[in-house]
Amino acid sequence: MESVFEVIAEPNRRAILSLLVSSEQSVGEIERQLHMPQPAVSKHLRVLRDAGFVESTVDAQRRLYRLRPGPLQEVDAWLAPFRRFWLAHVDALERHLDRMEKAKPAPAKRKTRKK
Amino acid sequence: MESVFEVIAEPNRRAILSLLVSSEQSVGEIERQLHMPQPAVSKHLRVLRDAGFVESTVDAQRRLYRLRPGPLQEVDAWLAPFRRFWLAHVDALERHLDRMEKAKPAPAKRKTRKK
DNA sequence: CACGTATATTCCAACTGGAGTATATAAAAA
DNA sequence: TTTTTATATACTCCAGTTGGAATATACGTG
Repeated sequence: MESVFEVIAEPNRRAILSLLVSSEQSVGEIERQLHMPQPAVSKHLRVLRDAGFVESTVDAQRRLYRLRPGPLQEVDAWLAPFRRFWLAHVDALERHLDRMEKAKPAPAKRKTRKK
Repeated sequence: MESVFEVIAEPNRRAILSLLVSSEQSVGEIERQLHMPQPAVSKHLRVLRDAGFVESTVDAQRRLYRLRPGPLQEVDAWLAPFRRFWLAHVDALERHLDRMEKAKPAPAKRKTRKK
């Protein structure tokens, strides 16, 4: 699987991660909430664990899976440079809109929304 | 290709995006900087454009590609809930280390590193 | 021990995406 | 117009991934 990006490319795995963000869950709980066959859940969890996205502890027959921060932080880190980029874009857009505002003398304040 | 996550799952595409973060580039420039065959570059750019990651303008024989903010913001948005999660983790870690510090009375300040 | 429950693993078929090579298109240059 | 430069597309091949079904493993309970 190799990279964290490939791991989160799979929709079911993203769903599982989103489930785990609130609290740890057993395989069975995930299975029911996502309406997906148990072997599928186990297989995706395997991938997620190998990549360090989750860890598990044993609770008798069941295993509880919970999130681990590392890999997602990696994604976040990769995103950082782009974040700077699109902030610049938002700025530019705002400056633009500001100029629009100044041109027309304040057309009755309103949440920007065309029709 | 469908989802933004699948698009950025490909390493070469991530490389291209990273290149474009500084400024727009022509296909040839990308080709040279990444040492990858031209058809490959074109194909990946096609995928990136279809998914809205980049846009292009024509400059005689060459096409200049530049970044568009949308899709990456989408990734960022998906990441948001997890960000809250791992911030909690960092906090917990810090509180833990703080307690360690209090326990032992200041062992000669030092960059935490064993050995 | 036998049985039920919870989870993991294996095997297989189908599909998909990427690499490589060749070729098409279009614009500039000679 | 012919040639060269820049980019896009088409085609084939191969590897890896996913889903499904069956099966294996492990634990708990009677």
